[in-house]
Amino acid sequence: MQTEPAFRAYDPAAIEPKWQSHWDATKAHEVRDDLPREKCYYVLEMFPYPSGKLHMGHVRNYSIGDAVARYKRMRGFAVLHPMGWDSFGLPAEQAAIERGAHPKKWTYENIAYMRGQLKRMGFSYAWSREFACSDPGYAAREQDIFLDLVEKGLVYRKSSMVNWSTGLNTVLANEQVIDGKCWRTGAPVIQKELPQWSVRITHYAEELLQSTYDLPGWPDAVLIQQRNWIGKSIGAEIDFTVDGRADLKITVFTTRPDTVFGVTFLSIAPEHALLDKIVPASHKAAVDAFKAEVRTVSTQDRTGDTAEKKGVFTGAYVISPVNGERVPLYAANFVVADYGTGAVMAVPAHDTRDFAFAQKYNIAVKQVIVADGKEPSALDEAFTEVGTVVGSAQFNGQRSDAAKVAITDWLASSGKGRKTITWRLRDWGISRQRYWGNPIPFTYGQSGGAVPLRKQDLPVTLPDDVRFDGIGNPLEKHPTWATTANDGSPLTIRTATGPEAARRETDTMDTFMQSSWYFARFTCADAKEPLDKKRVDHWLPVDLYIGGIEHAVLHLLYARFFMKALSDVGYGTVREPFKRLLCQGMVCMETYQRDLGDNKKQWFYPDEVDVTVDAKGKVIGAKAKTDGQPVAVGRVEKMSKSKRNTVDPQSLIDTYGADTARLFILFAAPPERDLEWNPDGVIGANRFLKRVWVLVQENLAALRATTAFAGHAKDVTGADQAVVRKVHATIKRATDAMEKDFSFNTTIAACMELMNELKPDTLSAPVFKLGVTTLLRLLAPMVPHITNELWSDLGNDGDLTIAGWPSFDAAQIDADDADYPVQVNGKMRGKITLPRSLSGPALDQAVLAHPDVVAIIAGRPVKKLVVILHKIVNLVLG
RNA sequence: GCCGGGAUGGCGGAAUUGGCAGACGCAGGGGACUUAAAAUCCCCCGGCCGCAAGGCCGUCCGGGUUCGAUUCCCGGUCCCGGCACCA
Repeated sequence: MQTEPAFRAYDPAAIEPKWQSHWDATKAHEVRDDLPREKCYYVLEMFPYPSGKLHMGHVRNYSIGDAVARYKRMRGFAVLHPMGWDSFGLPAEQAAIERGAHPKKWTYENIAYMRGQLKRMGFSYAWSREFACSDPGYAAREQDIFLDLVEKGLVYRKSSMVNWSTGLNTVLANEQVIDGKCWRTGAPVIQKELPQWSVRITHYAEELLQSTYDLPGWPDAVLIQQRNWIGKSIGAEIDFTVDGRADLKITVFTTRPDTVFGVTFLSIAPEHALLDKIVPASHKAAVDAFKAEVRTVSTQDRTGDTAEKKGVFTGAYVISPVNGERVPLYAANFVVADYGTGAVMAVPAHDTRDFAFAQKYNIAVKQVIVADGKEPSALDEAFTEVGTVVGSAQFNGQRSDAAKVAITDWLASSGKGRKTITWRLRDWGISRQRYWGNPIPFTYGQSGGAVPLRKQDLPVTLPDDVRFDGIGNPLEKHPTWATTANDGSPLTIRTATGPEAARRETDTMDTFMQSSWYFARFTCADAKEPLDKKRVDHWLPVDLYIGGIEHAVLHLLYARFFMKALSDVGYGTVREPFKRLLCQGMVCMETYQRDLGDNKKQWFYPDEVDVTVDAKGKVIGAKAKTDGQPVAVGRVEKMSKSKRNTVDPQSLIDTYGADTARLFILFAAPPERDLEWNPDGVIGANRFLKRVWVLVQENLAALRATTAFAGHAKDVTGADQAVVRKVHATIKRATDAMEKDFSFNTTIAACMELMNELKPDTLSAPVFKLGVTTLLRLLAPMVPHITNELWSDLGNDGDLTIAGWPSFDAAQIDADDADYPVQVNGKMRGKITLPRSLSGPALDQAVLAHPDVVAIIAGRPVKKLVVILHKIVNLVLG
């Protein structure tokens, strides 16, 4: 007779949507703003760009965040866990150009679809706080904040060089310039000077730098990257007068004022403003030719790896302020106009690059620092270390690091130089010549000056009736938008002589602006004003922020800057946005490829190849199914469509359910590490969930009929006692992982171990129930659907959030006896068991008296006995 | 070039503070159930030697500290990420 299971099968497609509807209907994950802060927790994942559908990187990011959010709720915290959309940006305009879809329509359709996917994953967001950056409400309030920044002097307009596509008539980002050509049209990209709106992030350079030493919850890698990016450099400016032109001086910036007596030439940026005034007629042609040559090369090629260090003698000489020596002035391609002063004093003896340049152009090398106790001698390479100063007048004999200060002070006292700090960090240019962004709330009168809008004239909203042909900025080409006020009348500004016709700024803001304060808006998404100071101060800083490390110096630096600026314009007192930062690794997968020559590769989807393995299961080759010919098993690389190594989360959910997807992704690797996708591993995760399901369903009646064991491990014996101890040990491991390093992989491993010991045949019903209920509670943050379903099947009323995270008793973890591995001279030789309570000399005696130990010693003299309590015994024998 | 991170079985990974290396999972091998397959369950699973008991080797490589090193120190190799003529 056919044996039908007496219970229903595990069917994620049925139970998962059921719980998701329940959470929606009961608004289970909304949170109050008025509870004591110490009972509150704000966990946030980087919000997505609504590109169309979730990718596996999102699933990983949000699975990690959701596990933390649900864990904290189980611990009784009021958890703020919001979600929104980083919805301005270029892909929407690309879609408009390529498919004729309006950016707004395309964006909001994508949002609707992806919101559905997030809900189908069971992520516990406070959906009432959701917004998209392109929502009029958010964009308008950002304009409001922008005007506050203008008021505070943190916004200005200046001309700067940009990559300009001659094909698209628009500015391109550096990464959109390929081989000096436009990525889309292939048209030449030129360097063009354009007025750009900039935000004064450099105003906060020092605070941004110093605070990195006060962010213990951030990974060092990110902090170090930010410090390097900010690039504080302490040195001196030194003035060199132009020979024969007492009215002109060239100021250099150097971090090595101690080597100033060794200067044998100066290098200056080809774009330097003074150059034209200095170059004599005899050298004008050569210098102009060099300038033209430099200009044709894109910045990246000029400063790239392979770029040759080149220069040209300008025909001019400068006079050293320290010894009156006359040294030549070179224009050099490696000197950057907008760093330092755009001119460098060259000391070939003590700078590697200057040394190479001097060799190439046959310029003198003058050594002014020697290794301690050595004499100057001909140099094969630059000596860049600290040493003793020579050839430097009254500074001879000093240590070179001390001479830095002494020489700077001496120069300062005579007005020829000064101590200076330079920064690598530049102000943030936010102008983008694009439609799908937040308009910059400025206008231009007929006289040309830029005038900020008044707050009552906000918001500036994007017109819907725009055409996308891929050329230029649709806002600029719109017939009326730029000249029409919000009430439909012609746009004017007030001047001393009365109203004057005006035209709107048609540039929109960099989308990093929106992501710089969205986390603050989540605390008060319903506020009329841009930010509700009280709630901002209540919730911020975010307790845990989770996202990819690729944002280490862009988004994460901008957001830190914005928080300080927001505070300075009155939106709260918090100056750092994120208390703890978790950077998750990439999601990767094996690739299959065939080299077609010419640097071209053909990539294969995993289901297009057959993989062969050897007797141990090691992959030894692969063949294409279509032609049976070999394909190379490529490296494990970040999932990308071009390499055909992606897995669509939706198909995963459809096949195995959200819980399996979440469990696998949390189990396969710790959060910070790259995760290698493994389809077999997914099956394994699913198998584990099924086993949990069957374990409960098979024993449902017995489980419902009893209450979980609540006594002490010492009250029971045998398998019961072992399981009670295991329960406490597992809770401890899981709790430590959640609190310390979010190592969900080991938490899941511990849960698997616990389940492997839950044998209903050998356990009393109460202990079995303790094991099962503990297992469900520990797994609940990671796989909320199946655990809540089973919890409910066990006859519980409330869900697992209410049931709470279990607590452990450390005293019940360890057995009465302790195992001591026995080593001889550091090599394993046996194992003995002794009472855990033994310690000190009594323990030593018990060890030596143990028959196994006596046998191991075999009469040899014990030179030393090492006994580490509850850990190990090591006998040092002669 | 500079800065940062990493290297552990066939694979992903574990190992608390210097104390039994390889937890847990995947793959692989063997078995049970089945007419058969799938699913499920049980056993084995770092390498070498050995019938076995057991022994030797083993955490990228070479040294060192220590009773004891995957862990700490010194030197090197390779891989990944970031920055880069930044004066």
